[in-house]
Amino acid sequence: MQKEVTIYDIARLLQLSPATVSRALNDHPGISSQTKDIIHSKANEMGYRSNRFASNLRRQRTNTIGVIVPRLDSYFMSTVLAGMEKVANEANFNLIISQSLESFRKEIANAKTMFDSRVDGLLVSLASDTENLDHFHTFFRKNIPMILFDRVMPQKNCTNIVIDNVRAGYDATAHLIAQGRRRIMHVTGNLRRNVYADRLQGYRQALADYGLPTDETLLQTTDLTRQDGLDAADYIAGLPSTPDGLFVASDFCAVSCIGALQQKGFAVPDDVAVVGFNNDPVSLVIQPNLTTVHYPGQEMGEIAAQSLINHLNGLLRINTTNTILLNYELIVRESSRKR
Amino acid sequence: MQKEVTIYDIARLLQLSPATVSRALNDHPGISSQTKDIIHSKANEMGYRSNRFASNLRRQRTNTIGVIVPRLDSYFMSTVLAGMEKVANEANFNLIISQSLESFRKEIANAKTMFDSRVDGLLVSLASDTENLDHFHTFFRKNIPMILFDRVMPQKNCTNIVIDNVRAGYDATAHLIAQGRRRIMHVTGNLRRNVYADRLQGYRQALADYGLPTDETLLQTTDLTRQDGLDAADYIAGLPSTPDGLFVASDFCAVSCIGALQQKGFAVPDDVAVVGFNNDPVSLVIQPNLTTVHYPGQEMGEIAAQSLINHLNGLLRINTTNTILLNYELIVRESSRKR
DNA sequence: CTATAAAATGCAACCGATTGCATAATCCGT
DNA sequence: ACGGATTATGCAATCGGTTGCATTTTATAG
Repeated sequence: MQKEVTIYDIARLLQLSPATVSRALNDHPGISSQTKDIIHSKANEMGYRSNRFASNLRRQRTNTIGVIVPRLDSYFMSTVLAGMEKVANEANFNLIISQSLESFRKEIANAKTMFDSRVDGLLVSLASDTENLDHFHTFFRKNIPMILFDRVMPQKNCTNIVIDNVRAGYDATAHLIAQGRRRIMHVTGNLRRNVYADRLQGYRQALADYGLPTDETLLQTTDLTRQDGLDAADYIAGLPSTPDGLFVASDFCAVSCIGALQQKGFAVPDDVAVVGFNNDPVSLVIQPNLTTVHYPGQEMGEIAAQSLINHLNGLLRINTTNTILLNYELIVRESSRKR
Repeated sequence: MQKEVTIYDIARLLQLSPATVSRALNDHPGISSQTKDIIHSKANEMGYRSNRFASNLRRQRTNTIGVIVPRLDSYFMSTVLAGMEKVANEANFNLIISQSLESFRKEIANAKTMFDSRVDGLLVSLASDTENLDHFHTFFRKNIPMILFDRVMPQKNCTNIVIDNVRAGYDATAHLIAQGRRRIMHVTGNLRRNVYADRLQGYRQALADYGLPTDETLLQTTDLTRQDGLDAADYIAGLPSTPDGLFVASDFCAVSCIGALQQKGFAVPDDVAVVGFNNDPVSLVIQPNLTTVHYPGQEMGEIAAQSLINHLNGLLRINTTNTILLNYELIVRESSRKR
């Protein structure tokens, strides 16, 4: 194992001090651009790599961002992470990613690990049964910035990045109404999570605005799993009066529900028009293709990471409580279209 | 920001030297167990956290493992990563995860980032169009261990962790044959990748063993995307003689193909019996449920991470070229069952 | 051609844990 | 009680950048 090149090596060869080399490599204003050029080219030539640990040790900074997400295995999350990774790489930050698997307990454990790893900041999307943010108090106390995205919770000094789920839920429902549907069922997730509570609110608002009655038997709160989709189909089949519209807060669940409904002899969209959420590729696998709400994952990831990094670099303060809203888009496909 | 507790603080309070404290915390044999107890409890009481950067700097080790995968958004990969994370956490290692998005170029860039981050070891699953391992030569030269999993490539001093894809492909095909199918089509991925080449080999072997002819028009090499599934359905519909069996090397592609086939009026499994691969949850979304090969993701992740960590800790040498084979399981569901 | 300001560079003390070697404390048998 | 072996602890250098302050060099003005 050949030894690494250090700034001392460069300094020696160039008859300069390590301090000058360090400053040149960090683009310090007090170094003449001429000297900088010489040092940079020499460093390149020698294959110099900065030792992050020496640097971190001295600056008391890790240049590492912790990311905690419920799961990695959704198309949405994968695009979010791709966006974060892109921004982080460019800014010379590292990402430590962990999944809570929708468990509050595991999220707490992940937070502790992140804390012990001394991440400079945190990007979090909450597990479905997370009740509070107490497990992040250690971070707040140390002034370690944290940004919540997608699955958020209001918190002082903590930016939230989301889409307007109320409006999205409203649009999805209004679209079904515009297709002539009058009995619209809604399958939602854990209402502790803003994303589901908000979509529900939008759903209710749309019904109200169009003068449709609210029927609590048409609301199902589930975990949005495949099984929940099947159960929803059973439930629908057992209702005395079948709903003619269905708004499911997740594509995967919607798709499995459609499959089960078709098994039972219901026609989609003729008997039941269906709208999902997320624009997961699975929405294109089912026949008929699923109408859904596109969620800007990559963009969300990029913005979250960039905001955090800007804050860490002192370019932008995020400590004022604020919310960043991204645009979504209702994508109409055959599963809900009037024929 | 209150300052951190260091071993010097502990040493001062206990009237010991920092060296003793350091050794005690690392369970060094030269420290009496009595002293160790005192130091440990004091460290706990004071909320001491080891500074990884000081430690890394001194030991010239990062306790960080780099992971490069094609994509994060598959159920399989998510379980692999959950397994790796579990093991890494327990062993006090950090994971840096990045996705190549199936691109050779991006994989090269990822490798460079990992190198600059000075990971202690690497866990890699190759992108579909990766042609060689030249981009990892910097690691080999520095003796940084690397383990390939799932999408592997033979390489001196580099453990491979896989399932027996030849046998799995054989079993999938033999199962179709056992259901009375005689014209079996195979949709595969990039044959540069062992997983696809091996499954193909198994497919061919099974045909040969059961005395069925090999028909090259029944072999489609694709990228296994949703679109490829649709195209395969078109292709099948256009064939003069329809195949009665179909083995697709990925569940997602298989499912989209089934949907398209059904659209075209083919019955599954009666006209075409279908087998997928991976046991992705999507295999349960489609009607009929998809027969598939279960892939032990969590286990693969755990074993890969554990092997690497053991090697790094000097407990086990992996530098002899070897391969670890995990068990798979053919899961028979309705999409292929004789009625 | 000085005097003074401004720009460029160097000095040396950190950051916190690790570890080879030296030293001190303890134990043992006789 | 004593020499020698064993065990426990301390000393001090080291890892490689960073940064406040001092010093040198260069530029500008008078």
